[in-house]
Amino acid sequence: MNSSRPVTIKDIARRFRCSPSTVSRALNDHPAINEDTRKNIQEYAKEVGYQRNEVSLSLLNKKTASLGVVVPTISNYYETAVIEGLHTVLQPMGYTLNICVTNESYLLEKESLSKLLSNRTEGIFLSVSQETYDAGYYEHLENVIQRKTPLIFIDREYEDFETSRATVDDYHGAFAAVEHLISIGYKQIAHLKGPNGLTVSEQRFKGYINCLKKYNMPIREDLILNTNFNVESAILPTKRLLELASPPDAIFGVNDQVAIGAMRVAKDKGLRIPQDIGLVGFDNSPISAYTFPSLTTVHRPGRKIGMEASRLFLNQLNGSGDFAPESIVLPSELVIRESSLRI
Amino acid sequence: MNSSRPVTIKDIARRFRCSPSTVSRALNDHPAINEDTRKNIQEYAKEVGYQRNEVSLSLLNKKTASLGVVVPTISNYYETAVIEGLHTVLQPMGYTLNICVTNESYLLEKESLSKLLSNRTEGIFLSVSQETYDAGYYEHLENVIQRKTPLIFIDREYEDFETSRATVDDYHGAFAAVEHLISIGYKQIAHLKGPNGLTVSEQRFKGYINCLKKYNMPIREDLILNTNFNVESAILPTKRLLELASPPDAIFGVNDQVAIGAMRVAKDKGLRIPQDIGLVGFDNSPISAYTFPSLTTVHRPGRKIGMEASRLFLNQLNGSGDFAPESIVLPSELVIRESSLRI
DNA sequence: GAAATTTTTTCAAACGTTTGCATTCAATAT
DNA sequence: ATATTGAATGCAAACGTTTGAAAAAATTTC
Repeated sequence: MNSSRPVTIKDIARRFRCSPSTVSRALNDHPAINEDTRKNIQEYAKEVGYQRNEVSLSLLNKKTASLGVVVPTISNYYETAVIEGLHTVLQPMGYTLNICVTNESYLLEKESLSKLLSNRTEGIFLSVSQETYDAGYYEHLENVIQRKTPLIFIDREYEDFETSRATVDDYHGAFAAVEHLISIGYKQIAHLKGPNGLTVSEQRFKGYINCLKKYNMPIREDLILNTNFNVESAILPTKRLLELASPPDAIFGVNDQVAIGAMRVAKDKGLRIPQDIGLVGFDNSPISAYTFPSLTTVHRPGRKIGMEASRLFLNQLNGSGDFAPESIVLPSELVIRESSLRI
Repeated sequence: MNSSRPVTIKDIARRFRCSPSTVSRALNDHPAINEDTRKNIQEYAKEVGYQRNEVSLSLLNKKTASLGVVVPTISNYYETAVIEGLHTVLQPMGYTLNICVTNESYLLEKESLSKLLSNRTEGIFLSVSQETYDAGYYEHLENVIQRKTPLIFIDREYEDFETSRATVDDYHGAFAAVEHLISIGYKQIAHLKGPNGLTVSEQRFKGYINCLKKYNMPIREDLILNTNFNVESAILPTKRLLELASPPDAIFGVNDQVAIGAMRVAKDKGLRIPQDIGLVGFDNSPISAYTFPSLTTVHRPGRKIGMEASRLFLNQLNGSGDFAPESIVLPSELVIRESSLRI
């Protein structure tokens, strides 16, 4: 018994000894269908659990109502916030989100994009992987462009493409964070930087550097160490910082995770925060408000980025032929909490 | 210029004055194709960026290689870990994951499932929404079962269905957590419970209660308060606990977020952890190892759950007609850290 | 050089649905 | 009785691909 085979329009047509067209029209409330016919067919369809095969419709209409979201990871708060933002706007419009995680791998990114194109995804939201960024490859993207599939960059971007992009103003966020530390009176401000090469890392780094310069503060190479965005990766660098002959009196972490790692190490050393050492993170993740002391950070509007990116996509979709890519840069906002409020 | 229309097999056929079948076979390295023809066609296809239309293939083969993942939220560590686990196993097999977020809403869950079925998804991983759970509706699930689309429950489950399910042993995890607190010498153990009705909440609650019973400790209703899984929701209940005439000397939080919220409130009150009050969470989220003090918690293997769920799906798919649903219960594991180690 | 064989290509159907146009049939108008 | 209308339904093509079977072309054999 093949009760598992989904019932089709043809099955219903056979049952009513009519043509598939009639069934189709009846189900879609077409006016030129006899009222009785319509009712009977609709009732029967419901009874047997008929469900339109969207695959065939996709083929016919060349519309799949599915969108690709290609991200390096989904295990950070920010990324999930972005996805939620996309969801909020696009799910109600009937779009389905195909989430592809690249794990920072170029190959996976390439395969994911190729798959999405094959599946005739109608748009792609992309935050390029670190490997892609490092290698500077972009061939796999040419492909997307050539297809005229709307491509929206999120946060991590290529300068070379004529595409829309939604990013957070990392530079000014970082600048504000460091400026705040300076205004409080911290003199030796270290930076736990993100991986080299990524826009996010570099912009925040630039904000840090330029702010120091603006206030004529010395830039000490030994106070700049790399981390990998997660808590663990902050432990060793922080230890090294605190063991310096002339240790920093404040640390600006590339994100909250890193700052929380630093907080932990500082506390283990018996340092008081913010008296002995000031701390600032980036992201304004939910936990940052509840660490002890609470963490000064820079709010990064992930949900909004997702919603804005959706808007950019919709603009491009509905735009007339001569489409002009838009760049949205959302401001980031300093959130001052206890970890930097030395009185 | 319609350079945006994807190149089809027919286009290539026209170019080579041959039939679509020939092109198809050439592209698929069919043996019965002339070597030169094959090479020419493959070269040309590459040149013009031909990409197989998987939609048409889906229709033809009734295989979509796409799977649905329906979850209440993606903004917790655990959920994303599960998705990562699914990804790890299923992406390399060529499956695409359609992630649907229900926001704990029955209606969204119903619509998501219906959409997935319409799109002929080959399997569905479901963690039911709280509303669905509360209402006890299951009609939307009947539909999935009837279609014989493999349905795998994750964590939150219905007892009434003949489906596979992958869950964590919340009961014994909670039991072990409370037993640990007792063994340290804590006498008045409070519980910040999750929302009523959810398996996860109730199982942990049951573990808490039964452990207290086993050790003949009084069960105080005033030490059991509800939270909503997130940090904020723990603040007020914890305050209330600590203002009791006879306050608890330990708190078992339904998850790490809640425990971290409690930690914050306790510290604000000037309580020392673990000397004045012991704390235990649940999840073993990355941050829990780096709070100060670090948080004793129960490891919940999200990634593994995702991978096991994938296995259950594949079993059902490849299984012969008479499929027997499997239930996997992964053990949770107590991770003892500083927040409960009163000496 | 014709027959037999092998290689290569084409035909046609199929997947499920929609839709413009043609057709049927009954009812109304002349 | 016939032409005219209108309502209801059917036909056929289309979307892009694969595949068994048939046909055509090229090669080998005698």
